[in-house]
Amino acid sequence: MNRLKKRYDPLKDEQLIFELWQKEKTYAFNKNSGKPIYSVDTPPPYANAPWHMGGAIHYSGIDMIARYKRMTGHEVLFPMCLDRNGLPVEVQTEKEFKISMHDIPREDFLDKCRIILDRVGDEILNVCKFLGFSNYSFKWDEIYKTDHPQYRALTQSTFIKLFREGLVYEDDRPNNYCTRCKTTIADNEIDYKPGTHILYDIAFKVKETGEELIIATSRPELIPAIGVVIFNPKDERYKHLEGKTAIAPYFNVEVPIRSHHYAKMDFGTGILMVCAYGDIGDVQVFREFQLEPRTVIDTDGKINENIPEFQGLKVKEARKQIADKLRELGFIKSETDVPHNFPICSRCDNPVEFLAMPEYYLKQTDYIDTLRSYADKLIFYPEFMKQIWLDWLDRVSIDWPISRRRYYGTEIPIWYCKSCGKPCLPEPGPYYQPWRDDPPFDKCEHCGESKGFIGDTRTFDTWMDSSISEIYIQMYPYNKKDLELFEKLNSRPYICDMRPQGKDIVRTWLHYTMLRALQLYNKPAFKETWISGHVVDNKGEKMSKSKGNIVKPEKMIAKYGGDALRLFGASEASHGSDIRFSEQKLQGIAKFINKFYNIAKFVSGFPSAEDIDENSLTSTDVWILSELRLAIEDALQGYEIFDFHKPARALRKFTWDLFASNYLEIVKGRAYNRNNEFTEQEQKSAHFTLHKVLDILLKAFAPIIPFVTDFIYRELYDKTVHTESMPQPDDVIRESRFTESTELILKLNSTIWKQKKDLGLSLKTPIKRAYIPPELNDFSADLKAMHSIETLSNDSSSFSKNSKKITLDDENQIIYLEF
RNA sequence: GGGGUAGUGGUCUAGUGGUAUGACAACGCCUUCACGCGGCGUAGGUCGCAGGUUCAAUUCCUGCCUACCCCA
Repeated sequence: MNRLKKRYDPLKDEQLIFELWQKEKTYAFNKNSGKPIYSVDTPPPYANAPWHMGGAIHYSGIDMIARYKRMTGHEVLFPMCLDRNGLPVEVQTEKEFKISMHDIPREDFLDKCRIILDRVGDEILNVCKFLGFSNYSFKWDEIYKTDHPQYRALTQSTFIKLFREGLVYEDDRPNNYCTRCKTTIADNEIDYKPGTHILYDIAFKVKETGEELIIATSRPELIPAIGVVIFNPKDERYKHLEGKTAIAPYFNVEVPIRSHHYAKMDFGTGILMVCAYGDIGDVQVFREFQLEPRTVIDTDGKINENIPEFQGLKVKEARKQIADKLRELGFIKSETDVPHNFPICSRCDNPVEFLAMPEYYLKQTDYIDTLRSYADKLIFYPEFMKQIWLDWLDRVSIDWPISRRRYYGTEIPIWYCKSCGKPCLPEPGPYYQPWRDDPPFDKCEHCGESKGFIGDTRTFDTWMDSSISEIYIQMYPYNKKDLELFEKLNSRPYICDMRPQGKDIVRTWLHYTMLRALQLYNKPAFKETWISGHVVDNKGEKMSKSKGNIVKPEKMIAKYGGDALRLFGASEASHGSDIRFSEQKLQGIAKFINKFYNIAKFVSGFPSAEDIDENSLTSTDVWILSELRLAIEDALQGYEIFDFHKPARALRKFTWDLFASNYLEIVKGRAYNRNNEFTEQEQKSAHFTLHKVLDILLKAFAPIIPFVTDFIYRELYDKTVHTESMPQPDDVIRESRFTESTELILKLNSTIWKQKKDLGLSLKTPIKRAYIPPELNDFSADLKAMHSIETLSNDSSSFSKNSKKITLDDENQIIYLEF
């Protein structure tokens, strides 16, 4: 056992400890250890932009789960990973290299994406190291990446399987389409931005009666795409028009007039045009009336050949010119600004259009009921987060469009026969790139011809990759295939133990993973899931680049250390609430780390006594151990539900307010025993207790502040704390006693301290004679030494008027002091 | 419009059927032999608003208001 050095330097010492972990492979995953395996499906950080505080704190919590499970006897599968597929890096690459994805060779574009992914990936991994994450490996080849050929091959294999089983189909139904990203996007990739648009009152004509019909629309450019004019069935004003024909002005398109509940009576004039396609409602009406759509917008967001006069114009410009034209001809009766929520692409903020494109769909609506039953079984931490998924399940109305017209993603493994045009799929297993490779077959599986094939150029929605992460981590630990491990884990009623993730991606990541698990293995993907809130700025607002309120974790770690940031994340709010980041608070937390180290340093100055029977400990020692037992009970309650706020608070409060501020002061006299006031046995009891408390605290704190606890543990006991077991109440003390005295002990101490202070005396000033409440008799020897009381009398009547009489909170509790 | 979460001293947070926890900030005093990244102390709140249940509500119920997030 070493005496701890004078000062702990988080910056240097944390680095040192991390290197030891790597060298000693402290967290290596060993499937043959005999312990039950606990697999954690870690969220791969997306490697297009460095982490902000949210990612760092969120992931710290996940690391605490892994560490807690490890300390409770589990072999924890806890991979580090990076998500590298998808749109954001493409957008970033276009921006950074000032190029357009569609203007340079695909291969070159992918190379440029990799430059950014590698660079940012390194930055993120660095932050992970500074935060002391306990993933089983940080080696580049051993962390998993979603663009690894092996990962993509798995995505493709699972797709081929589902395709063969008929769960995938192609359809050209209208979809959300981003004309900037040039791809179909799913409903959950749409954001809404408030703004205003102009509502034009436009004069139509009824063909049969010649009467004028005023129709309000914000999108006059869609008039040529009109399919029907509708009014609400309850609307008396228009009832007589049912079945008649409307003529659109200027373009002279004739369409039927029908009644439909989608028309709101109080919106505009109550009668409206339905076009291909203004919004999702238009899509529905077209579908219901089985109308043939005539779209006017192409995939570039420009007017197509269906309006020759305006062809090639951007939607916005066309809208303006067409409105001008109609105004000029007197068809526009009025124009008003109306507030409106614009659907925009969540990745690039461009307005979303509804275009019909042929896309592949994965069935999901057939599975909703089963997923609902999975939701019942899945344990949510915290419980209330379940509602997010249930709400989403209630709202899912269409299947999942899974093809994307993008480049940096997993390719759709399909070739089309040049003869019959039908899709041909290869055998599952290898990684396929149909846009550049020849198919691994030369005969069409449908028509038998060998006239060649055309590879699909599209990629999958990245959630297709992400939604099998729990399969990948269990099948490819260290990126090496291990089917034995997978079969073993998959023999359970769920595939993987734990999915930790943010609440914002419940309807994507969690939902899709559960869906895929159901389709592939007919069971839930997880036993439990841990959902955390957001990290927001100190005003409670979401951190975002545009607001400029992003705080970089590296900067804070460099100032206060990784432990401090972790403890901050755990201390700030209970699990599931949003966390407000505050540097001031973080600074305060960093002080606790220092305090904790100094407590350990003090304890390390005394020899560690061999085990002492509980019955021979002094009352004071039994008291502090009993209090520690309560703190551990509290802490464990939080740990068990992965709410690290509870242990962080309970342990900190015990450590600082009870152990440091009171027990250490009480015990000093006996621990040093300079005047031999105490027996050797009593002194040993003190030494034993000091070390015991420290030992328990180090272990109990280890999942939250792994650096400083391990630094101390290694110095004192010459081994790592992280392979120890989480202390249980009985490890502290078997029977809790004296805790009812805690309040009185604290009160007595502070009263005497205050008294000396009020009299302008040093705390070391001796008290000649004193009387303290008899309830404290068990602790009297320690208290006497602590407050330098020369004589402790138990006869209150022997004190004269000249002695200081103080009444404590309880009127019957009186102390007398004579200086 | 629907859903979720919350509204506690200047700021932020804990908690409970019997008027409240702690942190940070503020102020005063103290270089006390683990720590001045410390210690001791002071001041500061009728726990969002209005009702209801109860001997008693900040804690339970109802309504409302406000904020944030998600969705339409």
